[in-house]
Amino acid sequence: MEGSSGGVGGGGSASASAAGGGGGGNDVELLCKTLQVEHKLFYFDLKENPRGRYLKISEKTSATRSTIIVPFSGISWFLDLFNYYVNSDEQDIFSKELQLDTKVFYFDIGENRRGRFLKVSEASVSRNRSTIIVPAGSSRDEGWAAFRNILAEINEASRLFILPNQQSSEPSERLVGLSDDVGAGFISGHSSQPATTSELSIDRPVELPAQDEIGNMGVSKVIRADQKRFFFDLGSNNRGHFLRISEVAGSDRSSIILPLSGLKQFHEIVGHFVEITKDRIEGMTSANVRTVEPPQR
DNA sequence: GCGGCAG
Repeated sequence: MEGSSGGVGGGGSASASAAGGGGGGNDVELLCKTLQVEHKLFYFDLKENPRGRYLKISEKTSATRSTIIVPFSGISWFLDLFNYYVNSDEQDIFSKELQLDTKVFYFDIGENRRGRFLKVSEASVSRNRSTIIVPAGSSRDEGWAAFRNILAEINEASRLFILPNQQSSEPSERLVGLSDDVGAGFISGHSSQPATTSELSIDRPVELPAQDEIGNMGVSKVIRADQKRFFFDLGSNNRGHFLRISEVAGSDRSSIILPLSGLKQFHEIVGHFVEITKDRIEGMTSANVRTVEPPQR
């Protein structure tokens, strides 16, 4: 039972709260999504307060509501783990533990006559354990896949909310954990020093009002792998927004231009190949994710 | 129109 929780309200009415804005605390809603799986309704709220950003995931049933709070830095880990459960075969699926700061999230598979489900529990020192349960879905893992897709959307969109002056105030949200995974440098770029040759006219002013800021924020990333470097730069022109991925080796340079409309699929496909090659990527999940071995018998 | 969790 969850008693009446003061302070932050339920935030149940997703559509009405956007216009009203009268509910709950001061936390700013950056992004809201809902997902229905069977008769359950999942609310995804990316929120921000002075202490940072977080993703609130609520499961609402007719009689039950439970919520987990995922730190901003954990969104990509959740995405990775859901990809794992979606893509793994039933027989070699394991429980996982994800440690983020002082919280531990437990991922466990269960099954009953209603079907298979994934239980995600959040345990922290100060609060009672809270759990959401995601049905696998009637057809092949559709519930988990839909959940994964929402996480992918939020993961992509959340990067666009990172503003240069807010980046320094939230050290926990930087991709420190990922630098160990790739085994190569993962460097945040800055708009003042774009680290790439600014040959392309990406700073061309666009007439769209708010979306214009996205393209000009100078969000840049660099990956070093072997002798190559890969630059990731958001840009925009009169055709729209895009991600430019440039490969630089020696004096050779080539780029691909990926419209943002294809970014999510791109991410999923890359995630697929990360999954099937993860045994060969040393230490990929060693930083935060542990596999819980089943008891021997 | 379910039902799992944890206690």
